[in-house]
Amino acid sequence: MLQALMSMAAYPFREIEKKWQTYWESKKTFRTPVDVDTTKPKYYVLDMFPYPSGAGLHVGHPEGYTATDIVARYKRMCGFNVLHPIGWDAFGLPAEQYALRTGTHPRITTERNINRFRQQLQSLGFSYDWDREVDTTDPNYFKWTQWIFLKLLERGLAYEAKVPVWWCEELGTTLANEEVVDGKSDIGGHPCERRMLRQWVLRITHYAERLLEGLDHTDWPQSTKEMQRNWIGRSQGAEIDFAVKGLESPLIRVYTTRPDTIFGATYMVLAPEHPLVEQITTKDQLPEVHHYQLLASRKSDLERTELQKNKTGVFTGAFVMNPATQGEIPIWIADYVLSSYGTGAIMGVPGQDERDWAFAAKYDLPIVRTVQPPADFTGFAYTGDGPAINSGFLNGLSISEAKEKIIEWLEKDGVGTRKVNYKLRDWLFSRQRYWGEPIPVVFEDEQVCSLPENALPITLPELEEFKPSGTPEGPLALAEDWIITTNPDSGKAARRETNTMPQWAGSCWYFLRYIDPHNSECLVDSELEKYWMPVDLYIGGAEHAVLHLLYARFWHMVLYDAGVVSTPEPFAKLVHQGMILGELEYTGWKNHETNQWVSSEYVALGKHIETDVHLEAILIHQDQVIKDGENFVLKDAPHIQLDVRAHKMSKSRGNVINPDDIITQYGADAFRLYEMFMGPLEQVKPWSTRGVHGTFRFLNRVWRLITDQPLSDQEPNRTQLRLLHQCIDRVTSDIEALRMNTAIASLMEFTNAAFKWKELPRKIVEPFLLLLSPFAPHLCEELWEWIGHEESLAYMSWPDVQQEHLKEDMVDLPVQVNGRVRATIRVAMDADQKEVIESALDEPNVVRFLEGKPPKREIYVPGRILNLVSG
RNA sequence: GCCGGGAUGGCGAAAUUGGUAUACGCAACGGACUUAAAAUCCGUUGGCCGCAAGGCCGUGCGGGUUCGAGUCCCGCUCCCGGUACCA
Repeated sequence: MLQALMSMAAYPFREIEKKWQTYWESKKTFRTPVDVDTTKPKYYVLDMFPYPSGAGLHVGHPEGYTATDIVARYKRMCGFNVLHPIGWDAFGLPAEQYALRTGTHPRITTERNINRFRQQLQSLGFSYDWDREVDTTDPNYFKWTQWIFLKLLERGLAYEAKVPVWWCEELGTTLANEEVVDGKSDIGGHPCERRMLRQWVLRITHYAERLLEGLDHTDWPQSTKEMQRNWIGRSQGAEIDFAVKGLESPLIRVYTTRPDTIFGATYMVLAPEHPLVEQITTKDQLPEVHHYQLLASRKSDLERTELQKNKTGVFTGAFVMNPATQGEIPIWIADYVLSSYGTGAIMGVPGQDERDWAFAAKYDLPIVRTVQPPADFTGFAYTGDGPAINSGFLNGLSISEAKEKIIEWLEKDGVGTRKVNYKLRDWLFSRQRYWGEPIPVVFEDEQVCSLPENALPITLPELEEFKPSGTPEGPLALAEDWIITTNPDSGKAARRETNTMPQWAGSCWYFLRYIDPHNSECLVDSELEKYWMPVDLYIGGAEHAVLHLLYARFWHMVLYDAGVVSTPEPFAKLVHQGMILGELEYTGWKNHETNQWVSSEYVALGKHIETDVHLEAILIHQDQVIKDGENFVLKDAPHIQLDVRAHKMSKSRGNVINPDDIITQYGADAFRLYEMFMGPLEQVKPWSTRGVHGTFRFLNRVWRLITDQPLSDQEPNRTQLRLLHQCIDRVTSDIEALRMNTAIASLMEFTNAAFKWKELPRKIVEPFLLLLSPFAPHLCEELWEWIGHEESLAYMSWPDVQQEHLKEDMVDLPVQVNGRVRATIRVAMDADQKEVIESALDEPNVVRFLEGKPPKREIYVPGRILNLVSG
C-alpha cells in the first residue's frame, strides 16, 4: 500500500529506464558504423576502461563515465561522428590470486566479472557502442599486444637484462618491492633476497626527451604534466673523471648538476654496489667495506630512503685527485648514493649540498663554501645563488656563469663533459605470473628468437593449478607441454618464454583497437586511425597520472615511429575526475572506562595525547552537533570538540555506497544527475544520499511539469524565450567546459521558472528536453515520446542560442556611493549615463550618502553598475 | 623539504574572470494538504542592531593596488594530493 502510494508520487523511473535501455540496445542507437561519413567532424571521447574486479562498480566509476557520456550525447546532437567505446582491462593479479585460493580458472572469474560490469554500466544508460567492446584477455586482442612487443623487439627497444628482483625461497616466487618489508615477505614473513634474474626490459629511456617535450603540446592538467616531468626527472650538469691516487686507471666518473662547486669537493662517495669498490679499497679497510656492502644489500629501497636522516658510510682507504684544486680527497662508500642514478658516484660538496653537509659533519670531513651566502644566512649548506668564492678562476661568478665556465674548462682539459641525466629508468616488463600476455619469443639454444607475426597470438596453456612453480620462472614453467615447442623460423626445438607481460601492457594501446576492433589483418586500419586519432577527451582517475599515461604515450610514440599511427601524442585533452568520499562524518571520542567525552583537540590516532588511553570513536548525528566559532562541538556539551571529515570509502569503515542500491531507489537518471551536480568534476567531494534525493525531486518536477497538462501550441512570449535561450547558452558553454554542476543548476532554474507559467508552449519544452537529455537520457526520451515524437532524440539537433532572445530590455541596476550599494534602479539595458545618473539622484538613499553634494566622479558600466564617488 | 591544488552560510557549492557575494541543491524552521506519516506545494534562512526604513560587519589571516577586490599584488596560516638521499 505504502509502496503503491510512493510509486504514484514518484515518476515511474524503473519502467522508463528499462524501456529505453532495451530500446537503445535493440536499435543499436549508439553504434558508430565502421564506414562513417568521414567528411563530418569527429569526436573521440574515451573513458579509462575498468579492471573488472569482483567487487563490481563503485561510485567513482560512474562519475567520469557520466561526464564522458554527457559529452558524447551532446556532440552527437551537434552533428559530430562520435566514438564512445568501453572495454575491459582484464589481466591482473586479483583473478590469479582468486584462482590460487579456489582453483577457479581466471578466465571464468574474469568473464563473470565482465558480465557484471557490463550489466551495471548498461543500467546507467551510458551510450557506448557495445559492438566495439574490447577485452585485453581476448586472444584476438592480445595478439596485437604481442605484435607490438615484436615491434619493440625489432626496433631494439626490448632487451633482456639481469636485474635485481626480490626472490622468496619459501613462497617460491618473486615479489614486488612493495611486497617485501624489512627483507621479509609481507605475507608470511619469510626471508627474501635480491637475486639477479634475467628479465625483459623496455627502453623507455630512449624516449625520455620526447616524452618530456610532448607534454607541451597536450591539454592536460598542470599537475599531471608536472608529475610526469618529475618522474622523467631531467637534469643538466656534467660528468667529471677523478684519478685514483696511485693507480693509472681506472678513473672514477661522477655526475653532478653543480660542477661550479668542484673547488668545494672535499671527498667522494661511491654507491656500495659500485663496481670499482673492490678494486680501490685498501686491505685494511676491506673487512669494514664488505660488512657495509652486505648490510646495504639487505635493505629494501624503502628502508634506504626511510633512513635518510641518519647517513652512514665507510672509508675505503683510497683517495682521488680533485682536478680543480689538485688536492687529494678521500673515497667513501655510503648508501645515500644510489647505484642506479648518474654514475653511482658523487663528489661530496658539503658547503652547497645539505646531504653532503650532514655526511661531512658526521664523519668530520672538511667543509669549504664555494658560494657566498647572504649576510643574514644562518643555515648550514647554502644552495642558493651568489658569487663564487674559494674557487680560483670562478670567483665572483654567479652559479650559472660558473657552470658554463667550469664545463668549458673540464672539456678543454678532457676531464669532464656536459651531461644531461634522467631519473627515468627502463621499464621492467617481465612478470612471473600466469594471468598475463605471454611474451612472444622462444629460446633456441639459449638464443632469443622472436616469433613470426603469423604465429600470433601465443595463447596461455590450460593449467590445473596456478601455484608458483618454485623456480623464478613463474607458473608457466609448469606447463611442460606448452614450453616445449619448435621455432617456426628454423624448425628446430625451442622453449617458450615463461614470463608474462605486466598489467600495463594491454592498456597501453586499447584506444587504438576501439577504432577498428574486429580487424584481423592489422592492429588498426590506417585510414580509420587517421580519421579518429587523437582521442579528443580522455577522462579517468589521477592515480594513473604517471604510469599508465606515461607507458601509453611511450608505446604510442614507438607506433608513430613505426608508421602505425599518425599522431605522436594519443590524448589531446585529459581530465581527472575527483574522488568521491563517503558521507561527511561527525566523530566524538569517548573514554570507554569513564564513559566521558574527550574533546578532539586531545585526541591523536584514537588515543588521548596525555594519558595515552585508547578512545572509542563514536559517530554523531548532525542534529547533535553545533558550530562554535571555528569548531564543531556537541550541542549538549559545547566544550567537547568533534572531528568533522569525509573519509575515503572503504569496506572496513563501512561507508561504501553501492551504485546498484542508489539506482534501485532513485533511478539511473537521478544518480547520474547527482554525481554531476555534486561539484566540479575534478574536485574531491563527499557523497550525500540526501543530495541524490534532491536531484530525484528535480526529475519528478520535470516529469510533472510536462505530463500534468497538455502543451500549448501558442507562440512563446519574450520572457519564456529569454529564459530558454539563457538556459541554452549556459548549458552549452558549461558542457563544453565540463562544468556539469552549473549546467544542471541552470536547468533547475529554468524548471523553477517554468513551473510558474500558466501555459507551457511546445516550442519551449522541446528544446528544454534536448538540453536535459544528455544528463537524464531515459526521462527525456520518455517525455520526448510523450509529447508526440516517434524517434529517439539521440540525434536531434542541439538547440541554437539566438542572441536576440538573450537580451533583457530593463535591468535592476545597482547604484553605489563610494563603492557601496545604496539603491537599485530599474533602467533600460542600454540607457545612457546621463539619464541613469539622473534617476539615481532621485533615490533618497543615494542623495543621503552623497550628503547632498554632486558626485565628484561617476563610473557607469551599462547593465552592471553605477558608482558615484562623493567629494 | 620540494611540486601541484585548495580555503566562500550548518553542508555540497555559485559568482558573467575586477562590477549587487552566497545562484542551484541539501539540511533546518514555519505554514497548507492529511486521522497520521511519507510524498507534494508555499514561505523563511550569513551575523549583529532595528517596529520599520535602513545601517554596520562578513569570502582562512595581515597588508597593498583600485571608484570598486572572493577575484589582482606582497607576506603568512592551515588543509588535501603527489613526491622525496636523483647529487
